[in-house]
Amino acid sequence: MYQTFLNLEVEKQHKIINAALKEFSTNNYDTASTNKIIKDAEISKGILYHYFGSKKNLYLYLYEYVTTIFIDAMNSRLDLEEPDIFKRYEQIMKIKLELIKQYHTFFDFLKKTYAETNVEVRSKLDQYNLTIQNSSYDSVFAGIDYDLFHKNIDSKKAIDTLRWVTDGISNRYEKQLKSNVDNSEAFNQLLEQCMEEADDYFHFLKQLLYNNLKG
Amino acid sequence: MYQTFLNLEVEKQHKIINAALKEFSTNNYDTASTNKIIKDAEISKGILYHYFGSKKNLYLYLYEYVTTIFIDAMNSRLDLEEPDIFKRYEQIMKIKLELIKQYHTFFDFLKKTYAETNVEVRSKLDQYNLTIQNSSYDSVFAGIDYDLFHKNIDSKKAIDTLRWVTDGISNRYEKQLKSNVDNSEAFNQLLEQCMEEADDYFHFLKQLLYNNLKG
DNA sequence: TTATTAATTGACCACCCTGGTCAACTTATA
DNA sequence: TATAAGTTGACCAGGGTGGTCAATTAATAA
Repeated sequence: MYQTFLNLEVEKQHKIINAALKEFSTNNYDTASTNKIIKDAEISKGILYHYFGSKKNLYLYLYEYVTTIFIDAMNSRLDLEEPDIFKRYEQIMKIKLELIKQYHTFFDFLKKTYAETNVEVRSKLDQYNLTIQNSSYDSVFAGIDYDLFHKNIDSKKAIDTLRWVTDGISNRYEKQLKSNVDNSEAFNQLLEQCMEEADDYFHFLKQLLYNNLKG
Repeated sequence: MYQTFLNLEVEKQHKIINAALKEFSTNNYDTASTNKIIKDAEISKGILYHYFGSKKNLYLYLYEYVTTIFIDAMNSRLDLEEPDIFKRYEQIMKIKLELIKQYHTFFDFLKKTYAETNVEVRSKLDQYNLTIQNSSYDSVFAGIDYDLFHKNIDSKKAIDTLRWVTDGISNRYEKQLKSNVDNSEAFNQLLEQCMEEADDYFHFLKQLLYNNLKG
């Protein structure tokens, strides 16, 4: 299945995948247009259906593809020996942002799939999610030592706060990063700037949550 | 202009406004369907165009309406004498969540307008934003005493953190709240629960940022 | 070279939905 | 009763839909 597509050179595969991710990120399943996808990917209508058979298959292929890429990136690049949750979040953040470099609308697409309501694809998404549930999100935080927080700190609140701050900083840079996906130098510079800012905020929070010191 | 519409009893106005907000919240301007709006609002096609003249006018009317409601709610209900940023955020949060009770997709619609790219409406939105710029967001934080933070605290980072935490808690409850808009009792109970949780988190942060104490 | 297979194109299909109109009808007002 | 205002929904031309398929091109094998 999809063998003809997989025989393509990877650059062409990426071009098609990115075009489809983009269309499905800005529209829900029903209103997303295969015509726009083929136009953006610069391929013919016929060949898209030769590769994927139907719009539904394309959509589900994309979901499995993106999910796999995400899990693999985390599995291969996270250092689970690192017990410091700040350093772990730094790693997660960097991996995520670098995925945007390759797949501009990676997380927009994922976000859209969560909210997708079309019954046909919804059931398939749910079905697929069951098969990956165990191996994904939780394991990203395996091996974290929550006792590093100061004894008087409510660690649940601390973790939530850290997550929200991380998301806040990511969102602050995401728009800029996306508009520079085609300029590798500018992108990397922005990414570095983002990581530095995260480092500043993490230092700020660390002082409060680990050491019981300020400033 | 829109006089016929404004002569309607407010319940009917709200029904039409909510139907339109919903459609424009889940679709961009071009793909949003006036047919779905009239179906949801239970009015005829002709009368919608009699009220608003065109889809574009309806959209822009909605934007001005929502913006005005938001600014008015803040102006009338915020206590600008309150210098504590935590208490101010508590007020803001409550006002926002109660707006959802009346207008389910209030902030989803606003969020969509930020990202709207249709050139015709985009320029009109930008044009209108210029006229309200001064009177809106900044004034929500007028009179806050930033010296309440402990002297070693970077107040910019503290403010950002507080905003992200507030948003995080709101988002945690938003989905539930929306699914209970028709059950006033359940909605109010959820809202209270949300405010209590916010209070917990604010207490947690306050200990860290104001007193230099933990727990 | 030729024969066979695989990859690729894009015009074409029947169908559905679009924003907007307007003659006809109902309701309110004078 | 006469006039005006409010409201309906069938209808329009235009455009976009997912998907097909005969025809063409490119790659492979003999």
